[in-house]
Amino acid sequence: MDLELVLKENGLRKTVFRKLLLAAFYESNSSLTADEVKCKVGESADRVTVYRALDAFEKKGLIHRVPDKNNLTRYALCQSKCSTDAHSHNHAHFICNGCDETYCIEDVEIPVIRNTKGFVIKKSKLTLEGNCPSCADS
Amino acid sequence: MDLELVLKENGLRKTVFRKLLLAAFYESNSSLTADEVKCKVGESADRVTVYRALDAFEKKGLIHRVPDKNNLTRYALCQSKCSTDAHSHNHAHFICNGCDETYCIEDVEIPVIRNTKGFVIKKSKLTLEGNCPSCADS
DNA sequence: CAACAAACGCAACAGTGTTGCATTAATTGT
DNA sequence: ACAATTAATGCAACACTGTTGCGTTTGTTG
Repeated sequence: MDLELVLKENGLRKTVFRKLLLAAFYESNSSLTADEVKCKVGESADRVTVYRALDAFEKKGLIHRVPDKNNLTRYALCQSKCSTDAHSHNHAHFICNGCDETYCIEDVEIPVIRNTKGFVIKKSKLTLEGNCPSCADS
Repeated sequence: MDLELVLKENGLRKTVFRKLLLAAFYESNSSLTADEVKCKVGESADRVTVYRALDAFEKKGLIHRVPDKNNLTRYALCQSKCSTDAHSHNHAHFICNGCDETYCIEDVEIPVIRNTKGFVIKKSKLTLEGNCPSCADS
């Protein structure tokens, strides 16, 4: 995966930080918060830089928001290329009670609920909870 | 519904604020954030008092946390009595894109996902999104 | 290499939620 | 009815996440 090409294709400049940021997402098998990003790849980078880079990546369809156990803003890499500002994900998410990580789960079918008592349903989100493979169940 | 009795049964003192707080939840058909509580029933009450009362109500099994569109901590009344510190809800939640409210949806079946690729699933949460009956779809 | 604009760093701020501690007020027992 | 006990409150201060403004740096384009 040519990270610099990915940045270029998305109209993003290849700065040192953004290359590291993108690499971090490609290396991660789960997801990252702004703080985790800062610890992992940008201890020197300003917090604001991290937030703005995450915003930019999200807008370009490179990463998407995933639910977080502690109500933080958490991002994961988009598997299929999402169009600018129009993410089209339809996978479940798994929150681990051990490590608090959030994983994207592709192989679980999300039920399609159409309507209930006057509520017009546009989207259905399925969030699973338990222990991830790394956090063996006690 | 005798609110004072509910408080007493749960080992909570019947203060002016907590009676109003409980009443607010019984009157609401959706859910409340700490700020909404403050605006609705306790403009005079201190923010901390609101937070602590919500914590106390949750611990006693009177209210439960529901997902919120803006990652706020949002609570809704428990329909069936939940035991202290052991909420056992199994209903879906609906987030309205119009009013940002969260509603508990009792008549939607939540799929039971057992296992996928080494993830041990303890709980499944289904969150629906769209427009509530009050916010007519445009 | 100059011009332009994106990306950055810093400071300051806003909102949500928490903790410590002294004070007030509701309950319990006599 | 009253004193003792303890939950509940109010205030101050703090921690954390995220945002905004603005001047500076740096990558890209011609």
